Amino acid sequence: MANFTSQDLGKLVQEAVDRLRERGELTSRTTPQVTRAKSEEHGDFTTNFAMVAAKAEQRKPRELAEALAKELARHPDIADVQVAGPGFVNLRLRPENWVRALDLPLAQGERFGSHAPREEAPIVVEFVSANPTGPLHVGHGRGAVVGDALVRLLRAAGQRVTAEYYWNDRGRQVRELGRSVAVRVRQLVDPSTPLPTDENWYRGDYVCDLAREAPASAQFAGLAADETDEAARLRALAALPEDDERFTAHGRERMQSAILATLAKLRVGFEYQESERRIAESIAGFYAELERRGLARVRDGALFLATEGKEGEDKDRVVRKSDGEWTYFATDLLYHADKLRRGFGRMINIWGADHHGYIPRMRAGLGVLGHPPRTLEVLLVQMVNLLSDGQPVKMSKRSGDFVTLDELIDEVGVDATRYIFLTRRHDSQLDFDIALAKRRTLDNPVFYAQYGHARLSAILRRAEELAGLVPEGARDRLAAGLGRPGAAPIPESALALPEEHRLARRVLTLPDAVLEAAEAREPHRIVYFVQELSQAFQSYYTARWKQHDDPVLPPTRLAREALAGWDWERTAARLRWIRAIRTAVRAALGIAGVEAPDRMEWSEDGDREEGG
RNA sequence: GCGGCCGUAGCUCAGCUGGAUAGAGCACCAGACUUCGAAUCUGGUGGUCGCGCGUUCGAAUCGCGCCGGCCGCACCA
Repeated sequence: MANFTSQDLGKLVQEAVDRLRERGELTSRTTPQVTRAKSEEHGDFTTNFAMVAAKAEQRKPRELAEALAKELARHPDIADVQVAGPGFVNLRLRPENWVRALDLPLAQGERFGSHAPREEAPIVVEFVSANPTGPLHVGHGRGAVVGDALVRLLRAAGQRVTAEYYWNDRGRQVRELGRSVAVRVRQLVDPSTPLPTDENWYRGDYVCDLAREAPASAQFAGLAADETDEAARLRALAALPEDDERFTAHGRERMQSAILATLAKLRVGFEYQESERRIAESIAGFYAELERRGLARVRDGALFLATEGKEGEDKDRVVRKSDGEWTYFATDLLYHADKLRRGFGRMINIWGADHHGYIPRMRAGLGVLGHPPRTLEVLLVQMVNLLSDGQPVKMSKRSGDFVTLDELIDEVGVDATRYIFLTRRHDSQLDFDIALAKRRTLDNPVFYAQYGHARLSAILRRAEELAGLVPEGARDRLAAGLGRPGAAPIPESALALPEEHRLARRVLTLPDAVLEAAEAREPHRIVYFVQELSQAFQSYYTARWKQHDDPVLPPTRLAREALAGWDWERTAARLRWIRAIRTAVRAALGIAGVEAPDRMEWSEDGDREEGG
């Protein structure tokens, strides 16, 4: 039981229960659940075993609790067992256990919190999957970050995961993009070219950029008689029909690479990209087979999939329209069937909340194919409200320009963008205050977390500097605290304060937190872990120095002779503990995909020297 | 109308696979520094967990009903 996770304690309690059973003091088969105590008074861990088992045992909960407590009290790592309330058994470990267990994060480094690979079928997480018809906007950004952080989190929990992007690179929307590019090309040749009067075309500025780039595109190679005459090439393009497929191909390919570039900047990548066009190649045979098996039927010239009555669906769904074109649903369902064919045991999709009505249809479709509908999980990501100092930022869609994800990242930075997107559960609306995210003050959570890490690093840096200035014995202790090989070990008792034990215990909750967050598919919990750990440390640190005049390291103002009376053993223990805290912060930020800087840059206006 | 999500402190939200006195940040009020990173920290004010009924030893958490808000109900994607 080296790591003192809830699982470790669960085993310990299970063993105690087994012993009671062998002795005939218990007869039922209830498995004890062990959780971390919410309140300090309740110790470190608690189990409700007695209350849960009381019915089967036909005994009073308190009586069972007493018996279990007596058995648990024999364990050498357990300092105290209390029976409380209606029958809780509260366990408290010896504080030295927490101190010793810090060896785990210190040995694992940034892998701390991660678990060994599990023998389970891999999971596919599909996210973003925005149409390649325009730049990503802020809402896509949230889906991207939540999806990417979930992938990292599931991997930390020991799952095999593939991140996928599905390109809707076929159908009306991309054709509209091609047509819009064609219109803009004509306009370049003749500014009086009328703009379309319908609502379907894409009027954003980026389409004008696509038009300007079009003549140089490989799509149109060989079109003009004289390839070196740019104006001639442009005229040749303008003479093409609006629906020329090359406009579509050009726009689509440019947008795909632009989207991937934006995501790469956000540290979001994919192992696999699927294309709707590729899926569509095998679609006729796929649905012909379903038709043969009576799972799809032609009615009024369209082909319907027999989804009625499954997953709450009240009607059959069209997969091939009466004009012969396959619907989006038809290809999407085939894509999901293909995911299962490729061996995934579970599919997680991240969708915008406005797509929730599509979930039953998709699941019903899987059901028709004979797959368990619930292998598909959908995380609905709610909308993002962009604010600046609390005031709404206008996101006009009518004119076609809106705040793009690129602009947001350039404005506040990758770390702030990722972090803020992870400060809320995916299914609640999120206010993103751009001004706040840029601010270098404590009310900015990103800054707070990164500052906390920089501060931990600064202490360790200072300890290294100090090692060159102190006598031999002190140097060995500093070396031990910094984890240098060869230094004499640090006794556990050297880290003695209750708040130090409390923080050590908190550090060691990360493996549990990772498992629970992964299970719940809630990456935001990792950000909360960072926030709480940082806060606990900052509180400790200021109080030690300001209120107790008990700093971790001797202040620079101390004279050289005062260093002789310094308690270097205690300093060594604290340095080791600080390294463990820093490791946990780094590891957690790593799961969030946020950088853990070793130092913060000074801002122009917040400089310490100027401020006094 | 049918279905989904949401309703927790003045504001923004955690907590929701039932657990022992409901938490955080911001805001507001009152404090702590001649700095190992004060770019920090401490304390206080503040809540009928939308309302009602039920299940349970125990409900913010589960179920049902109502109220209020958002969203979806395509041979669009």
